[in-house]
Amino acid sequence: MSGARERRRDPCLELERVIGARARREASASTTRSKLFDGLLTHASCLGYCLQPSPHRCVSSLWTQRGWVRPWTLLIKRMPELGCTPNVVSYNTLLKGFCNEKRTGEALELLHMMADDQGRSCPPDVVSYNTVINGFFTEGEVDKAYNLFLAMMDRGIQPNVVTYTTVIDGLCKAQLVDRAKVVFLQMIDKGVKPNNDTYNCLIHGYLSTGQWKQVVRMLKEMSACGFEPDCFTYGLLLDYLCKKGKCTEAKNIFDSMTRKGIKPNVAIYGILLHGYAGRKCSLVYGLCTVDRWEKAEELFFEMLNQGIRPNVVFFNTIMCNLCTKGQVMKAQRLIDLMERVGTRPDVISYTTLIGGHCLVGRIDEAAKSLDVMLSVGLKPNEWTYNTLLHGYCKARRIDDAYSVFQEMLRNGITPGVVTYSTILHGLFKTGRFSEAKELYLNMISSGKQWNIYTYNIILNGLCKNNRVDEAFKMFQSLCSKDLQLDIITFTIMIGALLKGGRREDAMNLFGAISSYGLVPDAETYCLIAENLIEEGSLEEFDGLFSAMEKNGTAPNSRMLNALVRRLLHRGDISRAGAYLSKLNEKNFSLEASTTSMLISLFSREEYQHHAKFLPEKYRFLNEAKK
DNA sequence: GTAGGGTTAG
Repeated sequence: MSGARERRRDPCLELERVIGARARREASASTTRSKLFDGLLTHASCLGYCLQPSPHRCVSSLWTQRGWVRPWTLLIKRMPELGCTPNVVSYNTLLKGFCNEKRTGEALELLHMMADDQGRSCPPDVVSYNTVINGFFTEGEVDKAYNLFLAMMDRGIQPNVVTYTTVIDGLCKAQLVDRAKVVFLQMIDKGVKPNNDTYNCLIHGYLSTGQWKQVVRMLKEMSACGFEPDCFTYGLLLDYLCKKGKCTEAKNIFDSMTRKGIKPNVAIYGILLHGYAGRKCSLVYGLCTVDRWEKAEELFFEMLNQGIRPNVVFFNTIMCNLCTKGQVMKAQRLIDLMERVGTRPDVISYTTLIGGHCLVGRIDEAAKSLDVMLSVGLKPNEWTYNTLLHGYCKARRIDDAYSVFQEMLRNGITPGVVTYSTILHGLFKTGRFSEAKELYLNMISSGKQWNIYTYNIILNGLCKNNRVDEAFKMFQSLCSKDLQLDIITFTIMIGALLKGGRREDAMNLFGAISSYGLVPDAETYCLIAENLIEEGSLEEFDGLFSAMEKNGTAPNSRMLNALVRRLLHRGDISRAGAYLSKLNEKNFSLEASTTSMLISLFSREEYQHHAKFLPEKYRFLNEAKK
């Protein structure tokens, strides 16, 4: 074999050639020396850095084709031949690369290899563990992450503030805030001082589980320990309040922030503007307004006056506002505007646009946007495909959804929990039960951690296909798992039990909700209320309804309409009138089916004299009879 | 490790 050919085949040299080319490109494209260029100067981290964005693409394409099963093992082995001995930084960079690529299994293997320390003398350090722990949390593998945290201490490596903050953040994001608090206490116990970020993570956890009182406690504790809320903290609080529609409180927080001299940054402006995708409220300079485009513009110019440049996230926030309101054409124009002002739309901009098209049912337009995205050189990610896939599932075009799935695989994107859950839901919804069952059995036996969405989809799918017993068994097994059930889980089960005539079981379950730390919502109450009406327990129904309102759960329009229909169906016109009044008070409108029921009812002679029970506003329905 | 933007359930 000739020397030249041999050299071309040498993966290390080839890799070096690729790195060199990239480094030169980067260096000339940027006035500051890029990280990559720095990497080239320090040979040891050079290989590692290049691998970081994509060990899979970079190494696998070069190496796995040649039938080498463990390219990274070889890379590490051959680094000395390139004149650099891998150190803990090389390993850590590789670990980070694997985690970025969602290849946490391999990251763990590598970590174990380091830990085994077969004469290479490179034991993992605290950064190695932090990296992989974070990788597992990001993947939703809470148990694996936590076990690694324990394993680390077993090996005598002391967790630092980053470790603790990572674990606290991971647990909070998995809604396991109580466990996070325990870790927080352990941390203090061990003498590791928390920092602002630690507090922010915990506050985020309490906010996302709606525990406002705990948030207030944390804030007090924080300042008692000499930490003051920073821009991040205020961002969290404002975001929470805006999402809850609590504009007055948000305004107070915003004011106290500026009073303290903390200058709002572009993120704060984004939060204020976004205010729950414009659905609930947006706060503009302490003014609580309905989400109006003009107000958004005002905010935009004000921000510019402050010398704050909008970034792509900010624009995407506006995109999201437009898309959720169905103004997809405006969103499309915003993409053009972004290009003109020099803020390049990113994957999220296009994903949002695709979602907007799907929302208004223009699924083919959505698919076209994906093509445009590809043509401008953006690489769709899992979210992008999931969005399109969901669009197809919603349109009951499962086979098209499958082809999106195939395209995903072809483009090297690993489908995750959301992808599988979406397809599963689509299969159940279109009545392809046996396919759905095959899929979820495979999913469960794969050993991956699925989330509450997945299980709710399975439970609901089973129930809707007359397998309530099977669903109930699964539900019971979930109760003993370390998976936080939510109110939707209970509502699915209660609904199925009621429908199957198992009233007592349903009521027991309803009573058990609070012992799981959950609160029934309008949907849950609606199921129980409808059942009470059906059973003729009308006083009990009234009692339940007022108990609901006392508990702070406001009835929604769908619920009130359903209840009115139920009452009309039962012939309790006076009660129906009373609940129609509530509907009226709240400015909800009658659903078409409610209206037609009222009309057909009053068109019957024997109900004429009942018209007096109708609220004034609806009397005309009585006149609508022929 | 670090707030704001895009995906899944009744």
